[in-house]
Amino acid sequence: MKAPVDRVLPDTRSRILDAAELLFVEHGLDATSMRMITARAGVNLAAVNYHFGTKDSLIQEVFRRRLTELNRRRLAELDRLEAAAGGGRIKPSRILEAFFGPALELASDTENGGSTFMQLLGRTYTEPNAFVRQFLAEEFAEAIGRFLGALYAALPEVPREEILWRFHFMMGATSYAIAGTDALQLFAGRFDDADPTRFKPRLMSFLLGGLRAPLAEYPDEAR
Amino acid sequence: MKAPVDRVLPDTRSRILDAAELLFVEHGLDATSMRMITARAGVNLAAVNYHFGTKDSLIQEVFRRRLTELNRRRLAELDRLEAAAGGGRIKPSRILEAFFGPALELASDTENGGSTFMQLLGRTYTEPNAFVRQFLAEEFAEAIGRFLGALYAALPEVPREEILWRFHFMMGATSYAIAGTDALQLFAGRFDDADPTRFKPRLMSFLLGGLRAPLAEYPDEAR
DNA sequence: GTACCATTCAAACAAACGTTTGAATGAGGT
DNA sequence: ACCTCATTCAAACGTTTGTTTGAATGGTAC
Repeated sequence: MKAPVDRVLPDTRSRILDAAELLFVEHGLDATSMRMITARAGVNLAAVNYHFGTKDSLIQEVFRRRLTELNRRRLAELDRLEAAAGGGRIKPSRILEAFFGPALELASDTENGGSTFMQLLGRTYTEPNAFVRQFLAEEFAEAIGRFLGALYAALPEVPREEILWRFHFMMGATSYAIAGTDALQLFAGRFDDADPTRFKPRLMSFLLGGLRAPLAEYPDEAR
Repeated sequence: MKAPVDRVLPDTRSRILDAAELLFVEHGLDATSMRMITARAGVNLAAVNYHFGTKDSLIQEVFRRRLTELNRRRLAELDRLEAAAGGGRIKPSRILEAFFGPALELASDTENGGSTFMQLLGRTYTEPNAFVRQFLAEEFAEAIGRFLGALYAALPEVPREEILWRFHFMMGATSYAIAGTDALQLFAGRFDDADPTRFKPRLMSFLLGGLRAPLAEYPDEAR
C-alpha cells in the first residue's frame, strides 16, 4: 500500500516537518491547515498525505522526532548519576538538572528549531485533543517513572505523594517559562530577557526551592 | 442593528455560555463547533450569532463573565491586606494567598462550573489564537500590575526582575496543577486525589518555597 | 532503451465550518 | 383587537477543511 523508503530522507519530508512545527507554534494544531503547511514547505498539498498518511500522523511525527531524543538524553543523564552514586543517595538538585537541563538546552537551541519545538511542547501538555494526549503520555511514561523513582530514593523522608505533586508543579513552572513567555503577553514588555539560556539558573533555583519547601499541614477543611 | 436586552438574561444565553465552557474544555476552542455548542445547549444554531454576534465574541464572553469576578476578588483581597498593613510590609505568603487563593477556590467549585472554567483558563494561557491572547492580557493587566507591585514592596531586597520571573513560574505551576491534572495523563493513575481543595496547601507551600529560594548565580555562560 | 517505481502534481471529493436569511412564534403594551 | 419587537427556527450561503485520484515526472536497474 504505502511504504515510503525510510533509509534516505528526501528533502520533502523534513521540509514538511519543519514547516509544520513552526506553524503549530504560531497557530496551534487545529488552526494549522494542510494547505498552510504545504505552502510554507514549498511542496504539493498531497505530499503530506503521501509521506505521513494523515494530518494526525504528521502531528505525531513532529513530536516523536524530537521527544525521543530529548527523553533519551534525560535518561542517559540519570543513568550517569545513578552509576556515579553506586547505590548511594543522589542529590535532588542533580536529578532536577538531569530532567530539566536537557529541556532547557533544547529550548535555547534557536538554530535547529529546538526552541520552536519546546514552545510547542509546552503548550501541548494541556492539549485537549485526545490522540495527542494519549501519544504524549506514552512517549513520557518511561522517563517520568524513572525520575519519580529517583526522587523517591533521594528524598526518603518526604511522602511520595508530596514528591509526585511537586514534580507536577515543577513541570508546570518549566513549561510555562518556556512556552508562555511570548505566547501570552500577560507580562508583555516586562521581561528584558526571555532567552532560556539566561533564565535557566533562575528557574532551577526556583524549582529547587519549591521541591525543598517545608511540608504544609493538611487540614481536613481548608480556610 | 443588534441590541438584545441586557437587563434580563434569557435562559438561552446562559445555556449557550455553559455549554460552550464545557465543550471548550473537552475539545479546545477551535475544535468546538457552533453546532456542537447549540446541540448541547439545546438551542437553535443561529442563537449563538443572534446573542453574541460571532463565535469569537462568544469565546470572549465565556472568559469575561468569570474573569472579571475572579480578578475583582483578588484585588479586593489585596486592598484588605494593604489597608491592614497601613504602609508597613506585607508578608509575601499573604500576597500569594490573595492572588492564588481565589483561583484555587474557584477551581474547586464543581457545582457552578468554576472548576470547569479554571481548567479552561489554565490551558488557554498558552493559546496561540491572537485575539484570545490579546483579550486575556487586557483582562489581567491590572491585577498582575498590582500584585507585582505588592511583591516588590514586600521583598525590597530581591531584584525586581527576579520577582517577575518567579511570579511567572508560580503562575505556571498553578495553571498546571489546575489544568493539567487530568488533561494530560502524564501522571495517569498516580494521583490519588486531584481535588483542588486538597492540593491547595501543597501548592501554596511549593510556591512559597520557590519564591523564597536562594538567589542563583548568573554566569555569563551556563554549564 | 526500456521497464520499474517512488515521488510530485493539478484537480476534484464530500464533509464540516461560521454565518446569514426570511419567515414563524409569542408575550407585552396600547 | 392589533401592532410591536425580541426571539426562535429551518434552510441555505459561500468557504475551507482533510483526503483521494489518476496522470505526469524522473532517476535507477537491467
